[in-house]
Amino acid sequence: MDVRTICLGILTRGDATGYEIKNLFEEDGYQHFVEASFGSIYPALNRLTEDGLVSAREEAQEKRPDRKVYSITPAGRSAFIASLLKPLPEDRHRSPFVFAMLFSDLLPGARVASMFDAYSAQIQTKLALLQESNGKQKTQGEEFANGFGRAIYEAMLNFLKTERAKYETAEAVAAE
Amino acid sequence: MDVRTICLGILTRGDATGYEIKNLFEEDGYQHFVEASFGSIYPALNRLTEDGLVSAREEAQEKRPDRKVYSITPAGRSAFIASLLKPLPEDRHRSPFVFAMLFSDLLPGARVASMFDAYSAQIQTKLALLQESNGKQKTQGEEFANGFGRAIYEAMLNFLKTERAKYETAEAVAAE
DNA sequence: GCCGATCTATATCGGACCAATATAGATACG
DNA sequence: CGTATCTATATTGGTCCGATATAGATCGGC
Repeated sequence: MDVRTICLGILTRGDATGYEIKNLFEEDGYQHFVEASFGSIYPALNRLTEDGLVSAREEAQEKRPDRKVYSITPAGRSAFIASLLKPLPEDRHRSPFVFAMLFSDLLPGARVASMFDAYSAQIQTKLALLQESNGKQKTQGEEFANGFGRAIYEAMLNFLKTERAKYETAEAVAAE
Repeated sequence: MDVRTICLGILTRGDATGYEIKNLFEEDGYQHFVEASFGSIYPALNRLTEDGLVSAREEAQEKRPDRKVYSITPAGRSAFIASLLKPLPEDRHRSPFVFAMLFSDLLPGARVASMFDAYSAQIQTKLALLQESNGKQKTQGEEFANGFGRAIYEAMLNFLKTERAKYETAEAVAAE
């Protein structure tokens, strides 16, 4: 899913600025499976405007930077739906942590333990975010995404918990 | 995890060509959490060679294209371990499918159903691959990665199964 | 009351990475 | 006998991210 398509999708739910689009990923997290950076959102919105798939109106604000509020056009809506009818790219789940674990035999036990605990805490945090926002979903799709995310994070945590005993504790190592 | 680090890691397990490194991702799947393309592997190996972190020897082959076999140097091994001691980047799980599901209300029911089933089949295939290779792992790290992957895919499939009934079946739609 | 941090808001640039393509002989399959 | 797949390296166009620049406003703490 390229950033242009992602922007179109968000704009089907209402007008927004580039800044607001980015924040949707961080606040709502858009359920953790979609992301884009400023460095790709702003150029994407420019190209969408050129192509007539969105329209922009500038709002000069007092005491705040000017805003460019984008709206999706009928052509944009069609293009968006058309892109969802094409075969979808596969998921890509990149995990530097799993990569590092593949080489745990080369690392000090203390490092493995701390890496493990940090990762578990991170997943726990992400799960908590989804649980917190659970129930606030507006569409069936958002409910699905929230539930899917929770199912995955819970499974990850469960597995991590059962594996944890195989590695020395960070405290035990510190005590040596 | 940048591609250079990934290449270094693979080379700690033995010498390999760029071609072989790429195939590790596809055959072993490197447990589905690590990937890189030719377009980034070859330049990465060149830069690693320049930096003295790997060495290359060319093997002219009869009846086959020449091979450049790379070996990690002591400096490369140190650099690799050092990079695993630094804080790890977070996982990134991008799912065009979940993104599409967020907009299921804009799509024909038949499309949602077929998309859903195609995705389930895809995850099922990936799970089967991990189950097939389960037991063939050489290191503790590989066993961890395999188990982690299976736990995640199983949770995904379970969730998909419980949600499936909410969407019309592809067959029912086709029959209309 | 003031200082630093965070927020609103857009934008660009370098670098990293991917997908597609080019090349080319070998082997395998039907 | 032709086509597809395999071994093997490499480049290119384009996409995307992370860092950085800019700049006034607001907010919290001391």
